[in-house]
Amino acid sequence: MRLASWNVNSLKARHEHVLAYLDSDKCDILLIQELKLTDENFPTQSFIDKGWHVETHGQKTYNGVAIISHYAITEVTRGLPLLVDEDHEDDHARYIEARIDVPDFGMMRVGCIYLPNGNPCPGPKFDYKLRWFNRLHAHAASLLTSEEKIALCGDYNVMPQAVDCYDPEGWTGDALWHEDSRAAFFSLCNLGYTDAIRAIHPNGEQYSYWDYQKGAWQRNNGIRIDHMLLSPEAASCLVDAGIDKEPRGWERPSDHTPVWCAFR
DNA sequence: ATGCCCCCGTCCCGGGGA
Repeated sequence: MRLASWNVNSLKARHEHVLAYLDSDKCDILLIQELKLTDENFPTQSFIDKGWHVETHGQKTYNGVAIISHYAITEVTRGLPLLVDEDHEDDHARYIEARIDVPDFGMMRVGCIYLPNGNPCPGPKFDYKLRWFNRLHAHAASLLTSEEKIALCGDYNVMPQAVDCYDPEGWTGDALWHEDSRAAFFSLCNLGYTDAIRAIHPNGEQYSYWDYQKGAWQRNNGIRIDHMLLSPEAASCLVDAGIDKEPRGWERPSDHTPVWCAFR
């Protein structure tokens, strides 16, 4: 069973790319982020026509996340639970979660994450990022008590380690490399979640994003900010993981490329 | 110090991204 995650940077702009990726038979479940369209405008039928199930949590212009699966998607929830001291809903569409029962594998609960960027830092947007991280932390901790196979995947907008960035010093002061962002990511891992890419590739670069500017792709000036965090029950089934760089080289690509992991 | 590049909206600029 293969699971992939991809920030597509507008599904309208990348619809054909996503269909092509699914056609290439590289995954059974694909989690996509930054759709930038509403549920009404999501091209659901184009995926159903090819035999996929789809659940979306969209928003006009910004954000938006979705789950695309070969197998039926059930127990769908949209948005993260609020913390006890919060009294109003997060109006950003940044999280969708569901249960998927995979034949000959069992059930997996998947969370599709588009974590806030947080720049400029410091500032209200960075505060929002850390608050969002807190919500995710509380929910991730709660999920672990189920002892299910869980995968929390998506664009975390954090480079965890220096090896995850072509020029860490150049990112000084940026919300993606801020010590509070990195601490929040490691705090999630310390709950008992495994960073799938890093588990399979303990050393070396595994970039998932290259800026459109300054020839970043051609120079391989990338960063690793798309992550797949696995509960112990999921991690024990993990057999492989990687970055699929091919779609970043397509015409009019997303600035992110798919990350994937395989289970058995 | 800022923009480079890309996407969106009702749109020829500004906001947001990373």
